[in-house]
Amino acid sequence: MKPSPPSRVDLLQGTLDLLVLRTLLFGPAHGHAIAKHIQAVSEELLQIETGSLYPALHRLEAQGWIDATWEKSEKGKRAKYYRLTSPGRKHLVAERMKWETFARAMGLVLKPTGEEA
Amino acid sequence: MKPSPPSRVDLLQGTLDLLVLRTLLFGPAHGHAIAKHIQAVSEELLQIETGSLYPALHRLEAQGWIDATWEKSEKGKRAKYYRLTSPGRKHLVAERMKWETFARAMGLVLKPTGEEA
DNA sequence: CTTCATTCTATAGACACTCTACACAATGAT
DNA sequence: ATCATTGTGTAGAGTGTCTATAGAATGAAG
Repeated sequence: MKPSPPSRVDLLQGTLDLLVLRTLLFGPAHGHAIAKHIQAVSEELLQIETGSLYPALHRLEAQGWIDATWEKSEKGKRAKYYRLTSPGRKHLVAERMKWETFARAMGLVLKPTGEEA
Repeated sequence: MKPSPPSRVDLLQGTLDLLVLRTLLFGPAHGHAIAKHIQAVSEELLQIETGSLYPALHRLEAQGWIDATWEKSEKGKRAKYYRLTSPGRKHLVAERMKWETFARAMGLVLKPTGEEA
């Protein structure tokens, strides 16, 4: 029998910003919702810890990729809604491209060639 | 005209071990050769700095995934040849699977769905 | 009305890894 | 001798995720 696939995998450093920005492309959202969306869409493979999430959001805001306003969530709690800025969209495109390139490079190295010892 | 593709991309933290182990699947090699092989196979996209390479090799050796012997390189210089150990092979399989899983998860989140704002 | 679970934001500190920059040794060529 | 090349190595900075902890605000239960 095959080993069961991992139910969770750690984030690689530098990928969280991309995930958050990509999620905000669907529209404004608060931190909690962003984390849950990423977890759901990734089939529970990615789980964003709050200790990573909020620093990341503050980072992105400080750099101007996103901005925030306090509002009320659907559940009636106060929540900070984040939305992509125009520079943020450009940054997302660039980050996405960097990811694709890196993933392709990894694929090139990992690819079996039949020459292995 | 399209923007030219990046000629180099930084390593994501945690991926170097996998690249090194994968390279050693071709057979024993010294540090310098490992770095050059990765760079070549990745079409120059990945460039391994010596300040990353040697700590990584020492790490892998300390954990028993690889072992080393001093020999002479083809160019006649002294060089430390590394080779995969048996546990190292198992570790490579596991690390590779973790990478595939992570890359798949990233793909799921990044994938365009047509619902974006 | 007071307890409790839930939702949501936040920070501190530990930890791990890659990077830049620098240093050094040994060989072969000129 | 001098020099470029090959090859190994370390120090320190920087970055970003993790665990652990805290607390505010709301609605529900008793």
